[in-house]
Amino acid sequence: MTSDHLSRTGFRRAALGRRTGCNIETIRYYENIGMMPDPPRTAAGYRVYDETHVSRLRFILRARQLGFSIEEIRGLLGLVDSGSQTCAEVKERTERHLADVRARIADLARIERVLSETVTKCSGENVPECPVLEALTPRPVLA
Amino acid sequence: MTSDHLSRTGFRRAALGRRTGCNIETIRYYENIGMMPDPPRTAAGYRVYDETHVSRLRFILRARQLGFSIEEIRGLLGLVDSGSQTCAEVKERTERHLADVRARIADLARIERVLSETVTKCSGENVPECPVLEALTPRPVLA
DNA sequence: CCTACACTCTGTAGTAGCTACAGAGTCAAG
DNA sequence: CTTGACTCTGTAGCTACTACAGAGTGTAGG
Repeated sequence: MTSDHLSRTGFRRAALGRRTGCNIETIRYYENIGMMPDPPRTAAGYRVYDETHVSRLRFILRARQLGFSIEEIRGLLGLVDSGSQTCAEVKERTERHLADVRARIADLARIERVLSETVTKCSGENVPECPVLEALTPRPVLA
Repeated sequence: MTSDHLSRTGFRRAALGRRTGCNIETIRYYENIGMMPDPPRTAAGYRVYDETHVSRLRFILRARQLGFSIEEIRGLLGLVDSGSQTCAEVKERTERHLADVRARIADLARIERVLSETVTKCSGENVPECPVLEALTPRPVLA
C-alpha cells in the first residue's frame, strides 16, 4: 500500500468495516443501492474511504439498529443531504416508524400470549395428545 | 366442470383458497416446498383437493399466524405424519419457539423505548436541529 | 527478483416466505 | 362458437443482506 494511492487519511473496505463493525459485503451493497456514495478509487480500482464515509455508514447502521427500513433511511438521508431537514419532519417520520414498531410488538405479544397459555396446558408427557397440536388443528365448524 | 373429473367432494385451487383464506399462489408454493402433498389431478392436469387438504393447510396457516417458521412447521408436520408426536416433544419445540418470540419482543421493546424517549425530546418545530438525527449521528469518541 | 499472502475487484446466487405475472390451456354456459 | 372464468407452468420480484468464485493487486520476506 503506497501513500500515492491512498491519501494520508484514506483507507479501504476492510478498514471501514472494522471501524464500523459492518460486514464489508454490506458496504458494497449500500453503495450499489445508492445509500452510500461511490467512493473515489485508486489507479487499480480500489475504493478509498475517509471519515465522511465512516459517519454516513454509522448513521445507516444506527438507524437499522432502530428498525428503520432502508427506504426510511434513504428518506432521512435525503433530507439531511439537501439540508432541508426540520425537526417537525423528522419527528413525524419517526412517529410513523414508532407506530409500526408498536404494531409489530402487539402482533408478537398476541402470539406470545397464545403460545404461553397453550404451553401451560401441556402435560409434557410421552402421550400423543397435545394442547399445542389441538390449537393448531381447527375443530369442525359445527361441533 | 364435470363430475367425471372432480369426485363428489373434490374442488380446485380457488375453492381451497376461499375456504382457508389462503392466497392460491401460496398453496402452490407450499406444494412446491413439500409442505402440502401433491394433490391428485384431473385428466387435464387440474389439482383436485379434499377435506384433508383443507385441514393440513389450516394447520400450516395457523402455525404461521403463531410465528412458527416453515421449517418448524415442517418438523411438527413430520411428527404428526409419522404418528410419533408426543406432548413432551411438541412442548419442547413450542418453548424454543416461544423463547425466540420473546427475544424478538425484547429487541423491539428496546427499539420502542429508544425511539419514544428520543421523540419526546423533539421540539417538532421548523428548525434543522433534531434529537432524532443527533441520536443517529454518533458523536466523536473523544468529545 | 520471486513467491506467498492478504487484500481487493466484479458479477451472481442464495437466504425466508411469499406474491405476481406472462402465456398457454381447459371448461361450461349463452 | 365465443366469452369468461378458471387452471397450468416457469419465472421474477420483494427485503436486507451474505457469501462465493475467479481474477487482479500490492507488499513483505527470502
